[in-house]
Amino acid sequence: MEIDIKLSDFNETILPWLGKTSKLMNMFISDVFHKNNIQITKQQWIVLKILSEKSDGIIQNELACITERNKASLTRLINVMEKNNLVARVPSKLDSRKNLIKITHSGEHLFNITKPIMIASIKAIENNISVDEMNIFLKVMSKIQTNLKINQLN
Amino acid sequence: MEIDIKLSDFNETILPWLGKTSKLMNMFISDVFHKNNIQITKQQWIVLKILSEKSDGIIQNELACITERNKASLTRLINVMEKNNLVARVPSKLDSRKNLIKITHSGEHLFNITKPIMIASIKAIENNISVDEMNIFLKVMSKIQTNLKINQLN
DNA sequence: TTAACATAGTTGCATATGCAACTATGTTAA
DNA sequence: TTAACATAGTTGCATATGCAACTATGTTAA
Repeated sequence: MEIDIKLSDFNETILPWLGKTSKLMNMFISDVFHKNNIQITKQQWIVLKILSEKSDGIIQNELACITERNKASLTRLINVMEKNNLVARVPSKLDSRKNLIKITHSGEHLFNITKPIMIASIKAIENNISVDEMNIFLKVMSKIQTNLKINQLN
Repeated sequence: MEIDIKLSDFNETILPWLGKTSKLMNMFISDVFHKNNIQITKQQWIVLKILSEKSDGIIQNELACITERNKASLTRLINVMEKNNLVARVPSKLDSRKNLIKITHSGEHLFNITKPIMIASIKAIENNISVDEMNIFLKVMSKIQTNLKINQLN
């Protein structure tokens, strides 16, 4: 019985590549914002983007769901963003358990400033990658997510 | 002048896909370990794997470099692992600034237990992905890392 | 020699994150 | 009605992480 059949191939496996690349990407975005004197993280930016498209606000729990984030984690992310005056918690009138998260004017302003920076960053990240490669990349990502969710149920 | 040309396509972009998938993967691995009553994170596991292949130990800074991690971050990762008796800091005799990080017997034991679990997890994650898709996926990842590193210098 | 510089690692301060247990409020079935 | 259950959000405790400033030690050039 040989258990260690394939672990030698670990480095050519999705797991370490995905982790490393994702971390490098976060650092890259963080660096870009830092160089432009913008105090915001990639995670906050994504929330800001979602909220900028929903002027009525989004229930906190729903926002957690959309961003695939634990509700405890979202609570704290919103805490930081609220502290920095990017978003506001508005209690729902229909259900007092719920909070509507809304982007502030200050948040919208910051988001508008970041738009061209983010577009340029995405272009830089996706440089030299063909449309075909991109399509397969997204397809593989989708399959991975499916695999992760299927197995999660067991 | 239209600045917001492409931000509407953000969701079909590498950036959010990579972030989300990576997070889901970390949660998946964390869940697998949890269900097997193994107290270790994906990050710790990778360090354990690297150390298990280097019985002479690795200089702390080098380990940070290999895992593409900030040296401050590595310091704390090693703190946790040392607390849990998975690794040990051994001061270098040649250069007293340096620490050699070595896996402990307890760490080796835990690593051996996790091997089959990790192999099964990787198989689950890579299920339904063809060899061709895998090759392109790795190629794209490699290109992204190159893009990130090139732009980092500016 | 020794001052200037380089390298290794740690610490303060900060964000992001998850699990489990909790509070508060709303809903539903007997 | 009201007890049991469901849902929304927060808090305690934990890990992982980065930047900047720091200490300690080693190296190098005048």
